[in-house]
Amino acid sequence: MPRLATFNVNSIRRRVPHLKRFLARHQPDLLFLQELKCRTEEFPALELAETGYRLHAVGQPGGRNGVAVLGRVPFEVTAEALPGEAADDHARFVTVKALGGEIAGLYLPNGNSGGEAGFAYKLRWMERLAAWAAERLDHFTPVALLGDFNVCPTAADLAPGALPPTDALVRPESRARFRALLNLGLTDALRALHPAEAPYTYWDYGPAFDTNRGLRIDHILLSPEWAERLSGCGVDTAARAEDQPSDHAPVWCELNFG
DNA sequence: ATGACCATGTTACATGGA
Repeated sequence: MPRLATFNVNSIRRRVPHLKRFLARHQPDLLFLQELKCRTEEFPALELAETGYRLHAVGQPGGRNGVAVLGRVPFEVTAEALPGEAADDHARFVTVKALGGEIAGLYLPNGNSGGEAGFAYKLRWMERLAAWAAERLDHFTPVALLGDFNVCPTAADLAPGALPPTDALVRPESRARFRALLNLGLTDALRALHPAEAPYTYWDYGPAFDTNRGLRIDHILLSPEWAERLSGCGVDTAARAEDQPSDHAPVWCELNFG
């Protein structure tokens, strides 16, 4: 029963204890991290060595972005960047071959900074992501996409009034491209198992968590082979309730193999 | 009823985040 998980840590160097506690609570087989906010060589590999997980970090100078994968099952890193734009040096994407398929960990651009050019970058990035997924689905490769998508897919995926309608996380163009991903044949795992609720995965710092004024922006998307085997999915809100937490909570899913 | 964050880089703010 392999478990996959995603966790936007909002600085890995500030969140090592939280990460260790999450690993102990959930023991995911593969965990994808976002917003490392450090260079690759600054990733706290030594502090995490005791967990026994294999680590692969993709950092970036300047304290922005950054993704990583941790595994206790064998995995092979297949890419450290999203194809489709040679000049794109953001550390937002890592892929591995594992569990008989290919799995992407991603940190999608927020799209609220940099004006319309920044928003266009987000939309282009989503189209490149769809191309990456389509290529694998066309070959019937089992695929999972996990990460911080920075999109609330529907109005049910954020607390009323939590964001203005002009925000890049809820703009129709962003939502249309998220739907385009689903229309390739991917299943939104959390939505599939919890259709009536829409568990949030992010709460702003301050009173938002206590009042449950949150957003659902961290997602796990599964190709049909794995969606059929989806046996559990949830949000680890315990991580968000800890001291000095990330503003995101981890999302996990369990696949019923064999 | 009201108020109200955090992280980085660089050094008292600016920027990004969502």
